[in-house]
Amino acid sequence: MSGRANIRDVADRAGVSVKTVSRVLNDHKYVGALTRQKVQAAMSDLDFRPSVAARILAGTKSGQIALIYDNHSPYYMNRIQLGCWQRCQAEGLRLLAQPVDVTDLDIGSAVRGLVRETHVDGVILSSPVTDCRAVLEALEYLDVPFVRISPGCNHALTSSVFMDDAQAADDMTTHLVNLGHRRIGFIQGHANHAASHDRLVGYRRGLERGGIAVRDDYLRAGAFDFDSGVAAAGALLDLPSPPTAIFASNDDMAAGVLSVAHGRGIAVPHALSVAGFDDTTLARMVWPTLTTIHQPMSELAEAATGLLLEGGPTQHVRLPHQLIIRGSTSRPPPIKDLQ
Amino acid sequence: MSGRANIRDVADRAGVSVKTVSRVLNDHKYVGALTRQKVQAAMSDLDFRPSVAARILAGTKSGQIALIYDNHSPYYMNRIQLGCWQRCQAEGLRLLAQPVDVTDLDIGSAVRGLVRETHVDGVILSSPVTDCRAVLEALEYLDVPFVRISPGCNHALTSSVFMDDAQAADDMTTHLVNLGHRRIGFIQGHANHAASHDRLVGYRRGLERGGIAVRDDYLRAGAFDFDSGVAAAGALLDLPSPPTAIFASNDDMAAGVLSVAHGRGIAVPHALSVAGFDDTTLARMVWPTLTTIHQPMSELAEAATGLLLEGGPTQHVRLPHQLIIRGSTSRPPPIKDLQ
DNA sequence: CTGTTAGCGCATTCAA
DNA sequence: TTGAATGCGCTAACAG
Repeated sequence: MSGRANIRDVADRAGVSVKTVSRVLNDHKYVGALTRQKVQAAMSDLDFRPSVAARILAGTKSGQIALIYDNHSPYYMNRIQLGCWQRCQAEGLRLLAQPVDVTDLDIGSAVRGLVRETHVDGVILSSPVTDCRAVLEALEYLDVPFVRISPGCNHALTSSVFMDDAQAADDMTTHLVNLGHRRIGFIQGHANHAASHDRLVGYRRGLERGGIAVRDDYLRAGAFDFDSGVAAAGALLDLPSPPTAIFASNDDMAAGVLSVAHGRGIAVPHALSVAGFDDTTLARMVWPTLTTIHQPMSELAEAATGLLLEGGPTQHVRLPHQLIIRGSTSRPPPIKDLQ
Repeated sequence: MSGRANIRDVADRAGVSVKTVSRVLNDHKYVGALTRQKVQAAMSDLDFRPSVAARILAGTKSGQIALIYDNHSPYYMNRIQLGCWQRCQAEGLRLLAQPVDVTDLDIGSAVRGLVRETHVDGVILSSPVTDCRAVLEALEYLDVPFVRISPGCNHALTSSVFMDDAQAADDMTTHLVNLGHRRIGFIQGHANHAASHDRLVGYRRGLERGGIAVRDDYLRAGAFDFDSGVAAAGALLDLPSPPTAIFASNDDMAAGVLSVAHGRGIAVPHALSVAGFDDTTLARMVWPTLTTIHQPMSELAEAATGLLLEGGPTQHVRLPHQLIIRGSTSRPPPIKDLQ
């Protein structure tokens, strides 16, 4: 029969007014200790659950925040969602994870609809939605606070959390150079993602520091997915003078590279070094020796949620990356490959 | 300035009553064609977005459904969420994807809270939440319609969608037997999941039909994750008489097996056949020749959502599986391994 | 086919 | 420290 006790029922049972129950619910001060106890007892007796809908309608905050994303990597989104959820859980908030299509011309309208319909208190954007002009405009127009995870550029008005993609790619490239490689191929990420650009920048920088010229034929476009890694690896290895190392802009594509190498009977890491980026669990699965970059995805998401909730001044928080070297440290440099 | 037009504003602008606007909003019949057009024009002029909160409070349906899950496979949940979202999108519903912890003793309370607070119209449960008694009791107590994806047992009161796990495992085992294998190891899934049991049943059945006795030392416990696949593979391959084929209950564990095989210099599939289950993209990534079972995950999710929405009589829908054989068909049977 | 009225469950003015 | 009244934006009876 029960299953629908409302605030008035609680008030009656506790012998107080509705307003007092509301105060207890919202953790207000100025509530007598005894009164609070009575109310809490009544709430648990009745298994009272405050209706979010009613709270939204009557109040100013909904206790809901949205995570808007359009990322096709299951690993990545899994970690991002996890980080946001953990923080929301801790704060008693509801997270609305909402996928969108950044190529949709109506995405601005979609986001306006989402925010207005659900009354979310804030929004978290993950790459590449972070750099979708229509979305940013919609959120600013609606005056909703939002935080961006790994955005493409700084934004004076809103906070963001990110890692230093360029530096990480630089580190990896330098690592490969230090192993003795002189012919290092690079597979770019999806053009939609700002990180793709930054990682390329880091690759170039690493080569330059190593005194190695950037060769255009060693640069291949990819899309952060396995198949594009396969295609790019095929093209690179078909070159008259193929690279001795391939640095893919994420682990999915690195997996594609490894797959091609295996198919052609090329021993990794002895005949070909393969490096990835992101340290998804995929890295370990595909090849125990895959060297990769640890991107702290759930930590980024958690930090972003935290920034959104504290609602302080605009902050840009950088979290550290880490080079994960598995096995290939002991690899002898490919002397024979020196040009 | 705008960004907050309500139903009354629309009514005023269209020169009709709020009720009429409400009718248009809810796609009611008995609205004059002209009137409807005027209202729609007013709505789009004002960029009107009906507040879900208000609709929930006033009406009987919320237009929201919840997907409750506790599955640690990013691939799997990605597909399940995708399927549910697609169907919801098509129907104009909001999906609340909510992770839970099935080992939490208070999970019943958590689910009651979720349903009561959000007023969801229905719930989709994915394995292993499908078999969590506390959750089922909570939903029945609240009288919320729900549909289960891959439940452990039939339930007279609620609909479900599933595949025939036992038959699929049987097919795979038979396939291995037909390849000539007589020593086939099996790695079970997580004990929480009903599918783990069914797949083991299928394995036994396949062996029996092939006239092969089940050996306890060829059965290893796993947890559907990469690491447990590694551990189980290690144990199996350390046996005095190791299996010539290993059938892992899902692709993540199969990836672990492949990783171990590679680490030990065991050629797959020539010296060891490895079979997986689920056909996550991981299968192709790890090893192009991994034979696996295609579980139609997003289709299951979509079908489940559909069943929930049509709200008809209890139905139990089985979707077909498919044996995905990659490369190992041409593998010569391991004659030398016959006992 | 259309309009009027009365709440849904809660937070939020104001008073006491 | 507490309580009474008002309304958030919408739908659901009931009229017309």
